[in-house]
Amino acid sequence: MNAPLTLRDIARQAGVSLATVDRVLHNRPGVRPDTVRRVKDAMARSAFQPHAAASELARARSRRFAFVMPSGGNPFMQQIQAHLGELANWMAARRLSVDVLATDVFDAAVLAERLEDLVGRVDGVAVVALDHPSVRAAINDLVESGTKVVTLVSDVPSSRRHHYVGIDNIAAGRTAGALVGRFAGGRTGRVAIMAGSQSLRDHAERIFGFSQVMAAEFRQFEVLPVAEGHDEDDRSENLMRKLLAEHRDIVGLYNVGAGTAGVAKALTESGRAGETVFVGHDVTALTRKLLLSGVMDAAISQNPGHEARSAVRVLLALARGEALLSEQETIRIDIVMRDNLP
Amino acid sequence: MNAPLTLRDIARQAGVSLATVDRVLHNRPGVRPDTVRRVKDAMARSAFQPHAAASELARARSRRFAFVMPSGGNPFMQQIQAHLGELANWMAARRLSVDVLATDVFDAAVLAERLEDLVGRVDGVAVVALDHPSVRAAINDLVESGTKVVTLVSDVPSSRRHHYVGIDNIAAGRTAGALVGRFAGGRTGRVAIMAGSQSLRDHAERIFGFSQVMAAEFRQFEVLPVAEGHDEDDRSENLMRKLLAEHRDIVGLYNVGAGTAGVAKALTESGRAGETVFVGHDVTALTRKLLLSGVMDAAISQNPGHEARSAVRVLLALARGEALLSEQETIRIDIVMRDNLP
DNA sequence: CTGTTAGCGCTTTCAT
DNA sequence: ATGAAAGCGCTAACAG
Repeated sequence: MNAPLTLRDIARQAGVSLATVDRVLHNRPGVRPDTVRRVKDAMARSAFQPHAAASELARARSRRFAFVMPSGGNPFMQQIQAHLGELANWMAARRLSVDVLATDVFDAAVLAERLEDLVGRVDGVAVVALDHPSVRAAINDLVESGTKVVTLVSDVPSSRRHHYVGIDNIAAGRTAGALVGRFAGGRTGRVAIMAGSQSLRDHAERIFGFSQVMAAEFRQFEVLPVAEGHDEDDRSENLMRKLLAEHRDIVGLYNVGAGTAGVAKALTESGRAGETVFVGHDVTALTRKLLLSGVMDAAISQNPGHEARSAVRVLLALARGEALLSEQETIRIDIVMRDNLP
Repeated sequence: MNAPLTLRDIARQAGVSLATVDRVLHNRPGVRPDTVRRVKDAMARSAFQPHAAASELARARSRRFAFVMPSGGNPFMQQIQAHLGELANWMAARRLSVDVLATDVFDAAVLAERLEDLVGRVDGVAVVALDHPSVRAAINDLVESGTKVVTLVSDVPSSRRHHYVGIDNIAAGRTAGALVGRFAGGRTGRVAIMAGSQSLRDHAERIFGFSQVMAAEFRQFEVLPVAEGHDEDDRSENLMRKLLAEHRDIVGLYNVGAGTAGVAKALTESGRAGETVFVGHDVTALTRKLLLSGVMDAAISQNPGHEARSAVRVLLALARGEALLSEQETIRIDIVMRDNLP
C-alpha cells in the first residue's frame, strides 16, 4: 500500500520546490505556465489530495461568523440558536466563533443597517433575510467586501449571497396541500388558510404551492380567502374562531406560519378538532403536543439542527475555499406525523 | 479579543510541561493525581479546546474502514455505495479509505466469516447485519480487537457494536400504517402486506409497527396475512397478483421491503392502482417514478446519503476518540410524497 | 512521574 | 519566477 503522498512528493516529481507546488495548488500568480503544467501533471498522475488538517493548521486562523436572526420569541428560530449552542465545542476545536445578533428582521432598514455594520468585521454572515432592495444591497456589499454570506430560512434570490440554507417553500406548500387533500378523504367542504402575512416571501410561496395543488388535484374543496394572523396567537385565534363560526363545513386547515397556539385553541374550542384536518409547520414543543393529541395531523418541517449545522459548515467551507457536499447541504421538507416524530 | 489558547498556555498556567498536559488531556496514566487536578483546573478555567487540526496532523495516521454490504442489486444499497463514492475526496483529504465488501449478508455463516476476516485488518467496520448469534459473535470479536463497529440499516442490538446507523423500524412501520389508514379515507376493506421475509429483523419490526397502528386506529380495515416475496420482483409480483385476484376489496397495500417493481406491476395490471393506497419504502429511480405517476402514494425512506456520511463520520469520530453530535447522527424517518420528492 | 525534542504536511515570509 | 526555512499546535518517542 502506497503511503499517502505529500506536497513534498509532488515537488520532487515535478522537480520544483514546495513553495511552488503550493502556489500552483492554490492558483496563485507568479508561476511560469510551463511550470504550472508540470506540477499539475504530477498532482493528477498521483491523484494527490492535500491533507486537510495540515493546511488548516498551517493557516492557524480563527474565524468569526455572525448569525443575524429575528428578535422575539419565534420558537423555530430559538431552536436554531439552541443547535448553534450545541456546536460550540465543535466550533471551538476549529477556532470558529459565532455571534448571534437579534435584530428586527422585518424592518428592512434596520436589517440592512445591521448587515452594513458587519462589513469587514466578520468572515461570514448567516442572515434570516427579508427580501427587500436595501437588504439586497447590504448583502451585496458584504459579498463585495469578501465576507461569505448565506441566507437562512428565508432567501433573497436576487442578491449575490453565496448560498441559501432552507427549503423550497413552494414545494412545502404543495406538500401541505397534498396532505390536507388526502387526509380529508372523500369528503367535500371548505379549506381554510391562516398565514402570518402574504407579503412575507416564504408565506406567499407556501400559499402559492398549496393553492396550486388544491386547484389541480382537489377540486371538491373550496379554498377560503387567506386569513392573516401576523404570526400572533391572539390574532390568529380570533380570526380562526370567526372562520369556524362562519363556515360549518370547514374540513381542512392549513396554518402557514406561526401563531399555531391560537389556531389550535380556536379549533379545539369549536369542538371540531377531531374532524378537521389540520396541517401546520415546524416541530416545536407545541406542535409536538398537538400531533400527539391528534389535534394536528401533520407538520411540515425543516430541521433546525440541520439548518444550524449546514449554515456553519457552508460558511466554513466558503471561507476555506473548500468544496461543499451539496447533497449534505440540501435542507429537506420533512413531513412529521405522530408516528415519526423525531 | 483573547487569542485562542494552546496546550502550551495550559502547561505554563499549570506549571508543567507540554507532555504532561497532553497526558492529562487524554487520560493517560503516569501522572500524579495532584498534577492531574492542577492541569484540569487550568483547562477548565480557560475553557480550553485542543485544536482539532493540530491533533489530527500530529497523529498523521491513515485509517481504513470496511463497509460490508449485501451483494446483489438492491438499489437502496447501491445508493449508499454511490454516496460513499461522492465522499472520496473528503475522505482522501483526511487520509481515510473505505473498501466496500459485497457479501451475502443473508447467510449468517458467510457474513460472520467475512467479519472475522477483518479482525485486526481495519480500523472500522460498517456492516449491514443479519441478527444471528454467529454474526453477533463476529461483531463482538471485532470490537474486542479494537476495531470500531457500526451496524448499518439493520441492527444487531444485542451485540457490542458501538453505534447503529439507521432508523427505528417499528416507528417506520407505524408511520406506514398511519399513512395507509388515513389515505384510505373513509373506506373499508382489506389491507395487504408484502414483505421480504418476516425473519429479517427490520421487516419484522416494520410489520409489527404497521399492525399496531392498524389495530389501534384503523379497525375498519382487515389486515391480510403477510406475504413473503423475498425482496424479489418476480416472486412479489406473483404473490401480489394472487392477492389482488383473491380479494376484490383491497384498499391499501404496504410493501415492507424491496421487490417494489413486481408489486407495482401486479397492482398496475390489475387496473386498481388508482384506487388502492400503496405505501412502500425508499426513494429510488423506480419509486420516484411510481410516486410521480400516482401509483405509489408515499415512500417511507431513510436518506442513503445521510447514512453513508453518518457511518463514515461516526467511525472516524470513534477512531479518533472524539465526541459525536448525536442529533446529527440520528437518521430520520422521511415521508416522501410526490410533492416533497428530494 | 515528568520533561525535551523531533516531527506531522502545509502555508508564509523572506531571499534569491 | 522560484526556493529555503520557520513555524502552526499537538503527539510520541526517548530521556531523565
